[in-house]
Amino acid sequence: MLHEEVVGRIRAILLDGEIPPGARIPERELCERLQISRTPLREALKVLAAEGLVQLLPHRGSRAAKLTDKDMRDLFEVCQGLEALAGELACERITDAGIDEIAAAHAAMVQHYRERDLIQYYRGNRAIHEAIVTAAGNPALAGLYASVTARIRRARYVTPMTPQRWALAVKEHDAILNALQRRDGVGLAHILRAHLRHKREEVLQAGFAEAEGNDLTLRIA
Amino acid sequence: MLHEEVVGRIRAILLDGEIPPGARIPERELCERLQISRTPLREALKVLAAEGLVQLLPHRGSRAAKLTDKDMRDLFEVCQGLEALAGELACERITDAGIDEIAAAHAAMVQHYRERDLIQYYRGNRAIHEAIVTAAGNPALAGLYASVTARIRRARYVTPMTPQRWALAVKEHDAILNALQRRDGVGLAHILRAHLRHKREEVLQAGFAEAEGNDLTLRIA
DNA sequence: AATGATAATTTTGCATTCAAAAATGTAAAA
DNA sequence: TTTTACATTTTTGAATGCAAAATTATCATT
Repeated sequence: MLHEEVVGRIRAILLDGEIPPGARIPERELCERLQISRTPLREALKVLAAEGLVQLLPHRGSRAAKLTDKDMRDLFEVCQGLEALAGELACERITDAGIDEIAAAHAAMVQHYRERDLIQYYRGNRAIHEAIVTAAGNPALAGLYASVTARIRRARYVTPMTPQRWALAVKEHDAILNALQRRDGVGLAHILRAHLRHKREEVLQAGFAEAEGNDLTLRIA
Repeated sequence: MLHEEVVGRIRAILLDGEIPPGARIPERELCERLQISRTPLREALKVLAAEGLVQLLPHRGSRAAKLTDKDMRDLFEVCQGLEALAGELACERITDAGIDEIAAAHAAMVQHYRERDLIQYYRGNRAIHEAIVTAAGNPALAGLYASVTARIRRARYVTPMTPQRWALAVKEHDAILNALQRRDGVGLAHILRAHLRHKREEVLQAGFAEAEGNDLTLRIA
Protein backbone atom coordinates (compact mmCIF):
# COMPACT_ATOMS: atom_id res chain seq x y z
CA MET A 1 0.00 0.00 0.00
CA LEU A 2 1.37 3.39 -1.06
CA HIS A 3 1.93 6.23 1.36
CA GLU A 4 -0.76 8.40 -0.19
CA GLU A 5 -3.21 5.56 0.05
CA VAL A 6 -2.56 5.11 3.75
CA VAL A 7 -3.13 8.83 4.29
CA GLY A 8 -6.33 8.63 2.26
CA ARG A 9 -7.73 5.66 4.13
CA ILE A 10 -7.12 7.23 7.53
CA ARG A 11 -8.52 10.53 6.34
CA ALA A 12 -11.66 8.72 5.24
CA ILE A 13 -11.95 7.03 8.62
CA LEU A 14 -11.71 10.41 10.31
CA LEU A 15 -14.11 12.17 7.96
CA ASP A 16 -16.66 9.40 8.30
CA GLY A 17 -16.49 10.00 12.01
CA GLU A 18 -15.61 6.40 12.61
CA ILE A 19 -13.06 7.80 15.00
CA PRO A 20 -15.06 10.67 16.49
CA PRO A 21 -13.45 14.08 17.12
CA GLY A 22 -11.45 14.04 20.30
CA ALA A 23 -11.14 10.28 20.43
CA ARG A 24 -7.77 8.61 20.66
CA ILE A 25 -6.44 7.05 17.52
CA PRO A 26 -5.57 3.45 18.31
CA GLU A 27 -2.26 2.85 16.54
CA ARG A 28 -2.16 -0.88 17.03
CA GLU A 29 -5.70 -1.45 15.82
CA LEU A 30 -5.24 0.68 12.71
CA CYS A 31 -2.02 -1.15 11.92
CA GLU A 32 -3.80 -4.47 11.96
CA ARG A 33 -6.75 -3.15 10.03
CA LEU A 34 -4.65 -1.60 7.26
CA GLN A 35 -2.11 -4.41 7.41
CA ILE A 36 0.83 -2.10 7.82
CA SER A 37 3.37 -1.54 10.54
CA ARG A 38 3.60 1.43 12.81
CA THR A 39 6.18 3.31 10.77
CA PRO A 40 4.03 4.13 7.73
CA LEU A 41 0.99 4.67 9.94
CA ARG A 42 2.81 7.21 12.02
CA GLU A 43 4.08 8.96 8.90
CA ALA A 44 0.48 9.27 7.74
CA LEU A 45 -0.68 10.58 11.10
CA LYS A 46 1.96 13.29 11.02
CA VAL A 47 0.77 14.36 7.58
CA LEU A 48 -2.83 14.44 8.74
CA ALA A 49 -1.76 16.45 11.78
CA ALA A 50 -0.23 19.02 9.44
CA GLU A 51 -3.58 19.12 7.64
CA GLY A 52 -5.34 19.77 10.91
CA LEU A 53 -7.34 16.56 11.02
CA VAL A 54 -5.24 14.96 13.72
CA GLN A 55 -3.89 16.37 16.93
CA LEU A 56 -0.52 15.07 18.07
CA LEU A 57 0.29 15.21 21.75
CA PRO A 58 3.96 14.51 22.42
CA HIS A 59 4.36 11.25 24.30
CA ARG A 60 0.60 10.97 24.52
CA GLY A 61 -0.33 9.78 21.10
CA SER A 62 -2.72 11.23 18.61
CA ARG A 63 -6.39 12.13 18.68
CA ALA A 64 -8.90 13.00 16.04
CA ALA A 65 -8.95 16.79 15.96
CA LYS A 66 -11.79 18.51 17.74
CA LEU A 67 -13.08 21.83 16.45
CA THR A 68 -14.22 24.57 18.78
CA ASP A 69 -16.85 27.11 17.75
CA LYS A 70 -14.02 29.52 17.06
CA ASP A 71 -12.22 27.00 14.84
CA MET A 72 -15.42 26.38 12.93
CA ARG A 73 -16.06 30.08 12.48
CA ASP A 74 -12.49 30.66 11.30
CA LEU A 75 -12.57 27.80 8.83
CA PHE A 76 -15.88 28.93 7.37
CA GLU A 77 -14.45 32.40 7.05
CA VAL A 78 -11.46 31.12 5.11
CA CYS A 79 -13.71 28.90 3.05
CA GLN A 80 -15.76 31.94 2.11
CA GLY A 81 -12.66 33.68 0.89
CA LEU A 82 -11.49 30.69 -1.10
CA GLU A 83 -14.86 30.05 -2.72
CA ALA A 84 -15.28 33.72 -3.54
CA LEU A 85 -11.90 33.76 -5.22
CA ALA A 86 -12.67 30.53 -7.03
CA GLY A 87 -15.96 31.95 -8.23
CA GLU A 88 -14.31 35.03 -9.68
CA LEU A 89 -11.68 33.00 -11.45
CA ALA A 90 -14.17 30.41 -12.64
CA CYS A 91 -16.21 33.11 -14.36
CA GLU A 92 -13.14 34.10 -16.33
CA ARG A 93 -11.98 30.61 -17.19
CA ILE A 94 -14.84 28.14 -17.29
CA THR A 95 -15.86 26.85 -20.71
CA ASP A 96 -19.43 27.01 -21.94
CA ALA A 97 -19.54 23.24 -21.68
CA GLY A 98 -18.38 23.53 -18.10
CA ILE A 99 -21.22 25.91 -17.34
CA ASP A 100 -23.67 23.47 -18.89
CA GLU A 101 -22.37 20.68 -16.69
CA ILE A 102 -22.85 22.76 -13.59
CA ALA A 103 -26.30 23.76 -14.78
CA ALA A 104 -27.17 20.08 -15.13
CA ALA A 105 -25.81 19.34 -11.66
CA HIS A 106 -27.87 22.27 -10.37
CA ALA A 107 -31.04 20.94 -11.95
CA ALA A 108 -30.43 17.53 -10.44
CA MET A 109 -29.86 19.08 -7.04
CA VAL A 110 -33.08 21.09 -7.27
CA GLN A 111 -34.90 17.89 -8.10
CA HIS A 112 -33.49 16.30 -4.94
CA TYR A 113 -34.71 19.34 -3.06
CA ARG A 114 -38.22 18.88 -4.47
CA GLU A 115 -38.08 15.28 -3.29
CA ARG A 116 -36.77 16.47 0.08
CA ASP A 117 -33.88 14.00 -0.21
CA LEU A 118 -31.36 15.73 2.02
CA ILE A 119 -28.56 13.22 1.49
CA GLN A 120 -28.68 13.46 -2.28
CA TYR A 121 -29.24 17.19 -2.08
CA TYR A 122 -26.06 17.62 -0.06
CA ARG A 123 -24.17 15.35 -2.41
CA GLY A 124 -25.17 17.43 -5.42
CA ASN A 125 -24.58 20.63 -3.52
CA ARG A 126 -21.05 19.65 -2.70
CA ALA A 127 -20.40 18.60 -6.29
CA ILE A 128 -21.41 22.06 -7.51
CA HIS A 129 -19.18 23.89 -5.07
CA GLU A 130 -16.29 21.63 -5.98
CA ALA A 131 -16.94 22.06 -9.69
CA ILE A 132 -16.73 25.82 -9.33
CA VAL A 133 -13.43 25.52 -7.51
CA THR A 134 -12.12 23.15 -10.16
CA ALA A 135 -13.24 25.51 -12.90
CA ALA A 136 -11.03 28.19 -11.39
CA GLY A 137 -8.16 26.26 -12.93
CA ASN A 138 -5.88 26.78 -9.97
CA PRO A 139 -4.64 23.55 -8.38
CA ALA A 140 -3.02 25.39 -5.50
CA LEU A 141 -6.38 26.95 -4.67
CA ALA A 142 -8.14 23.63 -5.11
CA GLY A 143 -5.70 22.00 -2.72
CA LEU A 144 -6.25 24.54 0.03
CA TYR A 145 -9.99 24.37 -0.54
CA ALA A 146 -9.91 20.60 -0.18
CA SER A 147 -8.01 20.76 3.08
CA VAL A 148 -10.27 23.43 4.56
CA THR A 149 -13.52 21.80 3.47
CA ALA A 150 -12.36 18.43 4.75
CA ARG A 151 -12.26 19.86 8.24
CA ILE A 152 -15.75 21.34 8.14
CA ARG A 153 -17.35 18.79 5.83
CA ARG A 154 -19.27 16.97 8.50
CA ALA A 155 -20.77 20.13 9.89
CA ARG A 156 -21.44 21.60 6.48
CA TYR A 157 -23.01 18.65 4.77
CA VAL A 158 -24.76 17.00 7.63
CA THR A 159 -26.54 19.72 9.53
CA PRO A 160 -30.29 19.35 9.28
CA MET A 161 -32.03 22.43 7.84
CA THR A 162 -35.35 24.06 8.55
CA PRO A 163 -37.66 24.24 5.50
CA GLN A 164 -37.09 28.01 5.36
CA ARG A 165 -33.32 27.72 5.40
CA TRP A 166 -33.36 24.97 2.83
CA ALA A 167 -35.57 27.02 0.52
CA LEU A 168 -33.23 29.98 0.95
CA ALA A 169 -30.20 27.83 0.15
CA VAL A 170 -31.83 26.66 -3.06
CA LYS A 171 -32.65 30.23 -4.03
CA GLU A 172 -29.07 31.17 -3.40
CA HIS A 173 -27.97 28.34 -5.64
CA ASP A 174 -30.23 29.67 -8.37
CA ALA A 175 -28.41 32.96 -8.04
CA ILE A 176 -25.04 31.20 -8.06
CA LEU A 177 -25.85 29.46 -11.32
CA ASN A 178 -27.20 32.66 -12.77
CA ALA A 179 -24.09 34.65 -11.95
CA LEU A 180 -21.94 31.90 -13.39
CA GLN A 181 -23.96 31.85 -16.62
CA ARG A 182 -23.63 35.61 -16.90
CA ARG A 183 -19.95 35.20 -16.01
CA ASP A 184 -20.44 37.84 -13.36
CA GLY A 185 -17.40 37.10 -11.24
CA VAL A 186 -17.92 39.82 -8.66
CA GLY A 187 -21.58 38.90 -8.31
CA LEU A 188 -20.78 35.23 -7.96
CA ALA A 189 -18.19 35.96 -5.30
CA HIS A 190 -20.74 37.94 -3.31
CA ILE A 191 -23.39 35.28 -3.52
CA LEU A 192 -21.00 32.51 -2.58
CA ARG A 193 -19.86 34.49 0.42
CA ALA A 194 -23.39 35.15 1.60
CA HIS A 195 -24.35 31.54 0.96
CA LEU A 196 -21.52 30.25 3.10
CA ARG A 197 -22.14 32.87 5.76
CA HIS A 198 -25.68 31.62 6.10
CA LYS A 199 -24.50 28.04 6.25
CA ARG A 200 -22.03 28.96 8.93
CA GLU A 201 -24.71 30.61 11.03
CA GLU A 202 -26.85 27.54 10.62
CA VAL A 203 -24.07 25.25 11.70
CA LEU A 204 -23.09 27.34 14.70
CA GLN A 205 -26.68 27.81 15.79
CA ALA A 206 -27.22 24.10 15.56
CA GLY A 207 -24.35 23.79 18.01
CA PHE A 208 -22.35 21.52 15.82
CA ALA A 209 -18.98 22.49 17.11
CA GLU A 210 -17.18 19.42 18.20
CA ALA A 211 -16.13 20.49 21.64
CA GLU A 212 -16.48 18.20 24.65
CA GLY A 213 -17.09 14.96 22.81
CA ASN A 214 -20.17 16.16 21.01
CA ASP A 215 -20.86 13.12 18.86
CA LEU A 216 -22.17 14.25 15.52
CA THR A 217 -23.43 10.88 14.38
CA LEU A 218 -25.72 10.54 17.36
CA ARG A 219 -27.38 13.89 16.79
CA ILE A 220 -28.06 13.08 13.20
CA ALA A 221 -29.44 9.61 13.75
CA MET B 1 14.69 17.13 19.11
CA LEU B 2 10.90 17.40 18.73
CA HIS B 3 9.09 16.48 15.55
CA GLU B 4 8.01 20.04 14.87
CA GLU B 5 11.55 21.23 15.31
CA VAL B 6 12.83 18.75 12.74
CA VAL B 7 10.18 19.93 10.28
CA GLY B 8 11.13 23.53 11.00
CA ARG B 9 14.84 23.00 10.52
CA ILE B 10 14.39 21.25 7.20
CA ARG B 11 11.89 23.87 6.10
CA ALA B 12 14.45 26.54 6.86
CA ILE B 13 17.10 24.69 4.86
CA LEU B 14 14.74 24.56 1.90
CA LEU B 15 13.59 28.18 2.19
CA ASP B 16 17.16 29.39 2.47
CA GLY B 17 17.80 27.60 -0.79
CA GLU B 18 20.59 25.62 0.78
CA ILE B 19 19.05 22.70 -1.02
CA PRO B 20 18.04 24.39 -4.28
CA PRO B 21 14.69 23.63 -5.95
CA GLY B 22 14.86 20.42 -7.88
CA ALA B 23 17.90 19.11 -6.03
CA ARG B 24 17.82 15.76 -4.34
CA ILE B 25 17.48 15.78 -0.59
CA PRO B 26 20.36 13.75 0.84
CA GLU B 27 18.78 11.69 3.60
CA ARG B 28 21.98 10.39 5.05
CA GLU B 29 23.66 13.77 5.21
CA LEU B 30 20.66 15.46 6.81
CA CYS B 31 20.45 12.67 9.37
CA GLU B 32 24.03 13.26 10.42
CA ARG B 33 23.64 17.01 10.42
CA LEU B 34 20.49 17.01 12.56
CA GLN B 35 21.73 14.07 14.62
CA ILE B 36 18.60 12.04 14.07
CA SER B 37 17.88 8.74 12.38
CA ARG B 38 16.04 8.23 9.13
CA THR B 39 12.66 7.56 10.70
CA PRO B 40 11.96 11.05 12.08
CA LEU B 41 13.63 12.62 9.05
CA ARG B 42 11.35 10.79 6.70
CA GLU B 43 8.32 11.71 8.78
CA ALA B 44 9.30 15.35 8.41
CA LEU B 45 9.85 15.02 4.67
CA LYS B 46 6.36 13.58 4.23
CA VAL B 47 4.90 16.52 6.12
CA LEU B 48 6.84 18.97 3.99
CA ALA B 49 5.68 17.14 0.90
CA ALA B 50 2.08 17.68 2.02
CA GLU B 51 2.94 21.37 2.37
CA GLY B 52 4.28 21.42 -1.16
CA LEU B 53 7.88 22.17 -0.30
CA VAL B 54 9.13 18.69 -1.04
CA GLN B 55 8.40 16.37 -3.90
CA LEU B 56 8.33 12.66 -3.14
CA LEU B 57 9.09 10.23 -5.95
CA PRO B 58 8.20 6.66 -4.99
CA HIS B 59 11.32 4.53 -4.75
CA ARG B 60 13.38 7.46 -5.97
CA GLY B 61 13.66 9.62 -2.93
CA SER B 62 12.69 13.21 -2.37
CA ARG B 63 13.64 16.47 -4.03
CA ALA B 64 13.17 20.11 -3.10
CA ALA B 65 10.02 21.17 -4.93
CA LYS B 66 10.46 23.13 -8.10
CA LEU B 67 7.86 25.71 -9.10
CA THR B 68 6.85 26.24 -12.68
CA ASP B 69 5.59 29.59 -13.93
CA LYS B 70 2.09 28.23 -13.64
CA ASP B 71 2.64 27.14 -10.04
CA MET B 72 4.01 30.56 -9.23
CA ARG B 73 1.08 32.31 -10.86
CA ASP B 74 -1.41 30.06 -9.05
CA LEU B 75 0.21 30.59 -5.68
CA PHE B 76 0.31 34.35 -6.09
CA GLU B 77 -3.34 34.24 -7.08
CA VAL B 78 -4.25 32.38 -3.91
CA CYS B 79 -2.04 34.66 -1.89
CA GLN B 80 -3.93 37.63 -3.27
CA GLY B 81 -7.19 36.11 -2.13
CA LEU B 82 -5.88 35.32 1.32
CA GLU B 83 -4.33 38.73 1.88
CA ALA B 84 -7.44 40.46 0.60
CA LEU B 85 -9.57 38.48 3.03
CA ALA B 86 -7.11 39.15 5.83
CA GLY B 87 -7.19 42.86 5.03
CA GLU B 88 -10.96 43.02 5.23
CA LEU B 89 -11.03 41.15 8.52
CA ALA B 90 -8.14 43.12 9.95
CA CYS B 91 -10.01 46.38 9.36
CA GLU B 92 -12.85 45.05 11.45
CA ARG B 93 -10.76 43.58 14.23
CA ILE B 94 -7.46 45.35 14.62
CA THR B 95 -7.00 47.55 17.67
CA ASP B 96 -5.91 51.15 17.44
CA ALA B 97 -2.66 50.13 19.05
CA GLY B 98 -2.27 47.47 16.37
CA ILE B 99 -2.70 50.10 13.68
CA ASP B 100 -0.07 52.24 15.35
CA GLU B 101 2.36 49.34 15.36
CA ILE B 102 1.87 48.77 11.66
CA ALA B 103 2.22 52.50 11.03
CA ALA B 104 5.56 52.40 12.83
CA ALA B 105 6.67 49.39 10.81
CA HIS B 106 5.59 51.22 7.69
CA ALA B 107 7.64 54.29 8.61
CA ALA B 108 10.68 52.14 9.25
CA MET B 109 10.22 50.41 5.90
CA VAL B 110 9.95 53.73 4.09
CA GLN B 111 13.17 54.80 5.75
CA HIS B 112 14.87 51.66 4.42
CA TYR B 113 13.50 52.56 1.01
CA ARG B 114 15.02 56.03 1.24
CA GLU B 115 18.34 54.40 2.10
CA ARG B 116 17.84 51.97 -0.77
CA ASP B 117 18.47 49.06 1.58
CA LEU B 118 16.61 46.33 -0.27
CA ILE B 119 17.23 43.59 2.28
CA GLN B 120 15.90 45.61 5.18
CA TYR B 121 13.10 46.96 3.03
CA TYR B 122 11.95 43.45 2.21
CA ARG B 123 12.21 42.42 5.82
CA GLY B 124 9.98 45.28 6.92
CA ASN B 125 7.66 44.71 4.00
CA ARG B 126 7.12 41.12 4.96
CA ALA B 127 6.56 42.06 8.59
CA ILE B 128 3.75 44.40 7.55
CA HIS B 129 1.99 41.84 5.41
CA GLU B 130 2.27 39.29 8.17
CA ALA B 131 1.03 41.77 10.76
CA ILE B 132 -2.09 42.40 8.69
CA VAL B 133 -2.75 38.69 8.43
CA THR B 134 -2.23 38.27 12.15
CA ALA B 135 -4.56 41.18 12.84
CA ALA B 136 -7.31 39.30 11.02
CA GLY B 137 -7.52 37.17 14.14
CA ASN B 138 -8.03 33.96 12.22
CA PRO B 139 -5.39 31.31 12.91
CA ALA B 140 -6.73 29.02 10.18
CA LEU B 141 -6.25 31.83 7.68
CA ALA B 142 -2.82 32.62 9.09
CA GLY B 143 -1.80 29.00 8.73
CA LEU B 144 -2.78 28.78 5.08
CA TYR B 145 -1.12 32.11 4.43
CA ALA B 146 2.08 30.87 6.01
CA SER B 147 2.14 27.75 3.89
CA VAL B 148 1.43 29.61 0.66
CA THR B 149 3.90 32.40 1.30
CA ALA B 150 6.58 29.92 2.28
CA ARG B 151 6.48 28.51 -1.22
CA ILE B 152 6.79 31.87 -2.96
CA ARG B 153 8.90 33.63 -0.37
CA ARG B 154 12.16 33.48 -2.24
CA ALA B 155 10.66 34.86 -5.41
CA ARG B 156 8.64 37.46 -3.57
CA TYR B 157 11.26 38.81 -1.25
CA VAL B 158 14.35 38.45 -3.33
CA THR B 159 13.48 39.72 -6.77
CA PRO B 160 15.44 42.87 -7.55
CA MET B 161 13.20 45.81 -8.47
CA THR B 162 13.59 48.68 -10.90
CA PRO B 163 13.50 52.13 -9.25
CA GLN B 164 10.08 52.72 -10.81
CA ARG B 165 8.61 49.50 -9.48
CA TRP B 166 10.09 50.05 -6.09
CA ALA B 167 8.65 53.54 -5.91
CA LEU B 168 5.27 52.20 -6.95
CA ALA B 169 5.41 49.49 -4.30
CA VAL B 170 6.10 52.11 -1.64
CA LYS B 171 3.20 54.22 -2.87
CA GLU B 172 0.97 51.17 -2.68
CA HIS B 173 2.11 50.60 0.86
CA ASP B 174 1.16 54.17 1.71
CA ALA B 175 -2.30 53.37 0.41
CA ILE B 176 -2.37 50.11 2.36
CA LEU B 177 -1.60 51.91 5.60
CA ASN B 178 -4.11 54.61 4.76
CA ALA B 179 -6.91 52.14 4.12
CA LEU B 180 -6.08 50.34 7.33
CA GLN B 181 -6.15 53.56 9.32
CA ARG B 182 -9.51 54.44 7.80
CA ARG B 183 -10.56 50.84 8.49
CA ASP B 184 -11.69 50.65 4.89
CA GLY B 185 -11.76 46.89 4.50
CA VAL B 186 -12.96 46.78 0.92
CA GLY B 187 -10.43 49.40 -0.10
CA LEU B 188 -7.62 47.60 1.67
CA ALA B 189 -8.56 44.34 -0.01
CA HIS B 190 -8.40 46.02 -3.40
CA ILE B 191 -5.04 47.62 -2.79
CA LEU B 192 -3.52 44.43 -1.43
CA ARG B 193 -4.74 42.54 -4.47
CA ALA B 194 -3.29 45.07 -6.86
CA HIS B 195 -0.07 45.23 -4.89
CA LEU B 196 0.41 41.49 -5.09
CA ARG B 197 -0.64 41.40 -8.72
CA HIS B 198 2.13 43.84 -9.50
CA LYS B 199 4.61 41.83 -7.51
CA ARG B 200 3.58 38.73 -9.35
CA GLU B 201 4.10 40.36 -12.72
CA GLU B 202 7.49 41.51 -11.56
CA VAL B 203 8.49 38.07 -10.43
CA LEU B 204 7.26 36.34 -13.56
CA GLN B 205 8.85 38.93 -15.85
CA ALA B 206 12.11 38.49 -14.02
CA GLY B 207 11.84 34.82 -14.94
CA PHE B 208 12.11 33.63 -11.41
CA ALA B 209 10.21 30.46 -11.88
CA GLU B 210 12.27 27.60 -10.67
CA ALA B 211 12.01 25.31 -13.66
CA GLU B 212 15.02 23.49 -15.05
CA GLY B 213 17.44 24.09 -12.22
CA ASN B 214 17.24 27.85 -12.36
CA ASP B 215 19.39 28.69 -9.36
CA LEU B 216 17.97 31.70 -7.60
CA THR B 217 20.97 32.35 -5.41
CA LEU B 218 23.29 32.72 -8.37
CA ARG B 219 21.10 35.29 -10.07
CA ILE B 220 20.91 37.38 -6.98
CA ALA B 221 24.57 37.34 -6.12
C1' DA C 1 -13.37 3.00 52.30
C1' DA C 2 -10.45 6.68 50.53
C1' DT C 3 -6.00 8.28 49.46
C1' DG C 4 -1.33 8.22 48.10
C1' DA C 5 2.87 5.82 46.86
C1' DT C 6 4.88 2.47 44.14
C1' DA C 7 5.16 -1.22 40.81
C1' DA C 8 3.56 -3.30 36.43
C1' DT C 9 1.97 -2.52 32.00
C1' DT C 10 1.25 -0.17 27.97
C1' DT C 11 2.40 3.18 24.61
C1' DT C 12 5.26 6.24 22.45
C1' DG C 13 9.40 7.82 19.79
C1' DC C 14 13.36 6.55 17.60
C1' DA C 15 17.30 3.56 16.03
C1' DT C 16 18.26 -0.39 13.72
C1' DT C 17 17.60 -3.96 10.53
C1' DC C 18 16.02 -6.20 6.33
C1' DA C 19 14.06 -6.92 1.81
C1' DA C 20 13.03 -4.85 -2.53
C1' DA C 21 13.91 -1.50 -5.96
C1' DA C 22 16.88 1.58 -8.43
C1' DA C 23 21.33 3.18 -9.76
C1' DT C 24 25.90 2.24 -10.93
C1' DG C 25 29.70 -0.20 -12.62
C1' DT C 26 31.87 -3.95 -15.45
C1' DA C 27 32.65 -6.89 -19.03
C1' DA C 28 31.59 -9.16 -23.22
C1' DA C 29 29.82 -8.87 -27.89
C1' DA C 30 28.80 -6.39 -32.09
C1' DT D 1 34.18 2.13 -29.87
C1' DT D 2 29.61 1.54 -28.68
C1' DT D 3 26.11 -1.13 -26.78
C1' DT D 4 23.91 -4.49 -24.02
C1' DA D 5 23.63 -7.92 -20.48
C1' DC D 6 24.76 -8.88 -15.96
C1' DA D 7 26.57 -8.26 -11.29
C1' DT D 8 27.47 -5.05 -7.53
C1' DT D 9 26.40 -1.30 -4.78
C1' DT D 10 23.43 2.10 -3.04
C1' DT D 11 19.12 3.75 -1.64
C1' DT D 12 14.54 3.39 -0.49
C1' DG D 13 10.42 1.74 2.20
C1' DA D 14 8.84 -0.78 5.93
C1' DA D 15 9.13 -4.11 10.08
C1' DT D 16 11.17 -4.93 14.27
C1' DG D 17 13.40 -3.97 18.59
C1' DC D 18 14.50 -1.07 22.48
C1' DA D 19 14.62 2.68 25.80
C1' DA D 20 11.93 6.41 27.78
C1' DA D 21 7.66 8.20 29.06
C1' DA D 22 3.01 7.87 30.44
C1' DT D 23 -0.80 5.23 31.98
C1' DT D 24 -2.86 1.84 34.73
C1' DA D 25 -3.01 -1.31 38.47
C1' DT D 26 -1.80 -2.74 43.12
C1' DC D 27 -1.24 -2.26 47.74
C1' DA D 28 -0.22 -0.14 52.13
C1' DT D 29 -1.70 3.44 55.17
C1' DT D 30 -4.87 6.38 57.30
